Amino acid sequence: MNYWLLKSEPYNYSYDDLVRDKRGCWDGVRNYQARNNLRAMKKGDRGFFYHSNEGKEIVGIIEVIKEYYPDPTATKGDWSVVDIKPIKRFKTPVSLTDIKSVSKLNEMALVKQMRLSVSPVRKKEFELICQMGGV
DNA sequence: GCCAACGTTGGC
DNA sequence: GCCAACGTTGGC
Repeated sequence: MNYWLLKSEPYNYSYDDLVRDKRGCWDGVRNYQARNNLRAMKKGDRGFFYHSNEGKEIVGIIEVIKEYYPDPTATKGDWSVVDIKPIKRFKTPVSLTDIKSVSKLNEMALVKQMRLSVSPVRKKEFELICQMGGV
C-alpha cells in the first residue's frame, strides 16, 4: 500500500465537507506532477488530508476508493481525478510547524516542495504523523 | 496583503 | 532550446 498527502483550501473543500458527503472526487488538479501522483494511486491506498492557507495542518486520513479517471471539470488537457472517502479524523491536527520541528519529517514533499498539491508520503512518515495526530 | 518559490508561456 | 516575463500557490 502507498501513502499520499492531499492539499485543499478548507474554504473550497474541507475535511468536514468530505465527511458530510461520505465520499469525494478529487478534481481540479492542474499540475503534471500532482496528476502523475494521482494516477499512481491504487484503490485502498491511504492519504492525509491537509488544509492549506487556513489551518495549515493535517486534519485526517482518507482512502482511495476509485482509481484515476478523466477529470470532469477539465475542458481541455489531459487531467485526472480519483475518488476518496474519509477514514478517521485526527484527535489533534498536525500542523506544518509541528512537521517542520521533527527532523525525520523534513524530507517530506510538503516541506521540500511546498506547492505540490498531491504528494507521496513514506510509510514511516505516515505512521509517525498518525501517532502525532493521536490516531 | 506581501512575496518567495515554482510552473508555464512565448519570443527569439 | 533558452530564458525573460508572467501567473499561481501558499506560508507568513
